[in-house]
Amino acid sequence: MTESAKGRPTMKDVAAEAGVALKTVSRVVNGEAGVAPAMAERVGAAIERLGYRRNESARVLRRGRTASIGLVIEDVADPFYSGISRAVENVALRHGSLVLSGSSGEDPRRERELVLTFCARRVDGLIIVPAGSDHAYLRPELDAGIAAVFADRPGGLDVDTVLCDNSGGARSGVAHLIAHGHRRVAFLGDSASIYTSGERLAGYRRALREAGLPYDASLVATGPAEQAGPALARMLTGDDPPTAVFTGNGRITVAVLRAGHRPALVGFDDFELADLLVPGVTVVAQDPARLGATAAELLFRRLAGGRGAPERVELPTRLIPRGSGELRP
Amino acid sequence: MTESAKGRPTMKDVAAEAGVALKTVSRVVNGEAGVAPAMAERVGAAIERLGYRRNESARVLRRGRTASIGLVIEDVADPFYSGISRAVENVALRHGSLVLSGSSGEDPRRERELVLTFCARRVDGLIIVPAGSDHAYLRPELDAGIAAVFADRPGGLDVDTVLCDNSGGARSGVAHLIAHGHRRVAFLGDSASIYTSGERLAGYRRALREAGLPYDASLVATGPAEQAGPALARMLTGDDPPTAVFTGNGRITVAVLRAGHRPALVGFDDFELADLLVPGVTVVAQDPARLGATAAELLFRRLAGGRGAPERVELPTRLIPRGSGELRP
DNA sequence: GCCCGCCATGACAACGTTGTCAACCCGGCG
DNA sequence: CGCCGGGTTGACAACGTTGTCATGGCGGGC
Repeated sequence: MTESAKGRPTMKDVAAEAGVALKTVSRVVNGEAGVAPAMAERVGAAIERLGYRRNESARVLRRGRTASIGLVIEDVADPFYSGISRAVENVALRHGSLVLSGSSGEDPRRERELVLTFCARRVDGLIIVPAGSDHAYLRPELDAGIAAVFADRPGGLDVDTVLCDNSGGARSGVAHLIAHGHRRVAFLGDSASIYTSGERLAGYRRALREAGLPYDASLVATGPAEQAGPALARMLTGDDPPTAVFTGNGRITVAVLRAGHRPALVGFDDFELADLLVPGVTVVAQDPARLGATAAELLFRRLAGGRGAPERVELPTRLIPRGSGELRP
Repeated sequence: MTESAKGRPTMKDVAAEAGVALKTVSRVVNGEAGVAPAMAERVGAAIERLGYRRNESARVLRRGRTASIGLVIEDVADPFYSGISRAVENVALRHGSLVLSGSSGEDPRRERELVLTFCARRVDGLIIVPAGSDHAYLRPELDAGIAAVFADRPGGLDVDTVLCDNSGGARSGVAHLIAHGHRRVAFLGDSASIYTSGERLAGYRRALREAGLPYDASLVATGPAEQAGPALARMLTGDDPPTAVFTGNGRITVAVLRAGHRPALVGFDDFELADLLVPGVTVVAQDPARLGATAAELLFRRLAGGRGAPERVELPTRLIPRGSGELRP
């Protein structure tokens, strides 16, 4: 038995065990044609006996492709991103690929680190929810032949990108409130520096404009979710307070609800149990699963050799009335 | 320029570019001591110019350790598991390790496939939420020196294991209902073949026994979450219906709520917005983050060479009264 | 002034796999 | 009976990195 005491058996060990050449074992392991059935069986038995598993690192080194992709999101524990994650995983599974994933926590440095780590592991492609705006560091990787897709936000590079119709969605949500008689609608959103947040604010303004309502900066607050409750409280105690609120993402919607305010409300992002609250929370829903699946499909199309100009896909949103958005002033 | 047209530059290319030996580049890349500062700078510049990144596959092949661990959970999109996932990722980050993760979807075959894929990629260790009960296939991997930790459920092998106090938690939840005057408490749980589910049912029975109440099989229903609503409806329309319900996991709790029933209720698993429903939902909370972190810590302790007998950690649960569990019959 | 020893650098093999190409065996055909 | 060809099997190099060991140069001590 050539097999060393510790460590895993290698093809060499299997070859010795079966009394054949290394290359024959390789052929069997890879199911290549042109191996006599008897031989295949003999080798298979040896593999079984030794508990041999192919060393993927060596294989990758030799072949160049890793059959894995990298996924960088903001936070696995956020349902929006875990929905994306799950969809990507499913598509990857169908393509025989593994997913390396990591959470950037909205920190550009950490994102960069993750991406470079993934590249060092020679993933075939990347799906990135961009945290910063500067992705110049990706250039060399792209030039080296790594495919990349941006999801949820554009990354400032000319690669395939999948977005939601943030501005249109926000516009329809705000228009919904206006249609129900509100003329003072507040906007509580994430930091304006985040792309999606900026787009949603733009949609809000557009809805006001289209309804001939003035834009009042005192009705707009952006920042982390924890600040949304207090911000709204201040607005409500001011003079000429808002009668309705549009919230720019799921965390902020929940923060507002938790703060105990119950104004007319439409929120961006659907969330579980939105229908069970009283009143039900009207939302502009995105489809994270579709977002993830689309991004992954685009990526695998590139990996399969798809040339052509980078695509930019914009997914629709859907307004789901549940009660809170239909309250009158 | 030795660097080939396509493909990434290698250490050899960097060496040529800098006019030094391969090994010197290796030393610089790895920050090894004993390189003259001037030399380090020269090599660093060449690395920068070529956009060199170390090929991790080759490194792994040579060194044997991959600085990555595998995580097999049931479903990334389930908040309980994504909480675990996030915690594992954090701990791994601190240890300079990457996390490969995959969802088994409660399918033992898929779990096995994932684990073996991870092993082929030579992860240093595994954290597994076991789907099936037969993990004999892991034996050879363990013997080959891969560390493994079971999380959330025991896996039938003698390795480190982190569990929640399922039985104790269920017992306290049911006791809470009984203390509020209920004598007919239903149990709606997941398939009894799942470990956690069985334990929780045991806790339920124990609470009844301790209160001197009879066990009535017609008040117990197990199966997929979709069947929980109808099952409860049948119980409620029967004669001598339950006045309170204990639900065996978060999905079932939500299913019951969504079905429109509002009996006195305590649910296993906390969930977002449980406090905002009316009445608030009283739950027996687990701590997925702590579960994941503990499992990861145990794993890294082994990877650092920890010997000793396998540990079995049981994490406490916490009863959080919010209203639904305090309703009187 | 010379030798010893240390420090910086380099040459080389090895990790486990796969692609290339050569060798071999056997049967069938001329 | 010999040769040819197809179908199997095997030998060998190469993938990019790191560990081991050798080499060379330089400073300090005697």
